[in-house]
Amino acid sequence: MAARRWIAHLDMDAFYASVELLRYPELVGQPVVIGGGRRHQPERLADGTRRFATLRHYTGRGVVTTATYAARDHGVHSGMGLMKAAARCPDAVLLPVDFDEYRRYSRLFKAAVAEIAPVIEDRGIDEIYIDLGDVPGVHDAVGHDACGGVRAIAQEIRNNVKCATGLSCSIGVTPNKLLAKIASELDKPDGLTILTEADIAQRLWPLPVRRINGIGPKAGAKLQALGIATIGELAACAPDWLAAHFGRAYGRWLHDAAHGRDERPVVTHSEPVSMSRETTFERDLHAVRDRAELTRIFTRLAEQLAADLQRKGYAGRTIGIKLRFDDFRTVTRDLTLAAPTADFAAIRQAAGLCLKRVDLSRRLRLLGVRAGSLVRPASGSPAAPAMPSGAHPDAAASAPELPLFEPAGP
DNA sequence: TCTGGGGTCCTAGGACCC
DNA sequence: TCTGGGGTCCTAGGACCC
Repeated sequence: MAARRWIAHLDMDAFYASVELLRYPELVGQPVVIGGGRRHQPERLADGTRRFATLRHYTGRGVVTTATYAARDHGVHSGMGLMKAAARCPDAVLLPVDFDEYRRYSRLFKAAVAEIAPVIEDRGIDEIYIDLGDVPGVHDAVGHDACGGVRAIAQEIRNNVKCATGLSCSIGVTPNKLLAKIASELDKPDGLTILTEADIAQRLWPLPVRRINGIGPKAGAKLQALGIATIGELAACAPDWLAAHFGRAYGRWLHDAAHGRDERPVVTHSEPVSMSRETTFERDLHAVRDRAELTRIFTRLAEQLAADLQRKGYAGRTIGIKLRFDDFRTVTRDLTLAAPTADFAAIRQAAGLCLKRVDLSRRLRLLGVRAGSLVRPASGSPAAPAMPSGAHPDAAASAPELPLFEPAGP
């Protein structure tokens, strides 16, 4: 029989907020919210202390990216509108997002993990899966603790992360990714949870179904309506019944997930499939009245996307746009080109053609430009004439004149 | 007090080809 | 004149995740 897999999920605790607290230690213990776009940078006063913006007077469309645990105690959480967060916790400190800094700490903590366990799957800036299978000593027992070997290694990883970054993390170690993801949340923050198949009934089944990664708001609500609240109740459902309500593939997956079954490997390398740039306006814009501004924004998004692609060495064969209307309805249009491109003018032209296919009678709140079906162009021969366009603020002038932002609908 | 920005994957219909 | 499958590509939308 094959040795049990040991997969860890490591999740940094309130990552962005914790990085900010390293910078501003006087805020430790206070409710702090990271988010919003416009400048609310702390001010340094003459006496050397800093003055921070609070949520109280915030106006705008930003959302909470991360909140400290003190802010969470007031009912503030990620994804919540900042206006709503302000109503719940007006005295919370508001800090702007500093992705460069978070990415720096992200590299630091991942390097610290890799020193101990190098088989890592990146799941974004603040979390990873780790395959502990080949780490020396992982299958050892320590005294009466059959899991003593894994426990010691997980503890060593936590220590190394703390040492390298000053930040705490939570780790779940289990036989697969699905369980590890759930386990890492069981004792957050600064927790370590080890589960085996033997723990599934006791530790997994009492939890709400939404704790399973892959059951989101829609599936969660549907299960609730069917009278299924916990993972245990889901596990008790007949697979055929689940398939009848959720489709064959998803029904099957729900059943397996509820029983803690998951064979997915830890994937250490993957290529991007798409890249995009999008922006939500400070106020809704209309295709006719705000045509000049919309065109400027549209052009800038295409420029940024072209620059991203060129910097990272990719080209996209499918160019698409995304629009969100004032009623929050979202539409997308895309266009597949004869050859992949990273060229600004080509991207903007294709995006302009996509735009012509949308009824623009409603006001817009968001605009985005996307490149999909990415390839790495053969070295030395770019897929499109390589104009150094990312740096050209007025490169639009060289693009063919397009009748952008005219209402095209009925 | 309406809801960011960056992604992945899946489904489903139509076109088109064999 | 009617009837096929199967496979792939393209497009649009949606669920979900960090």
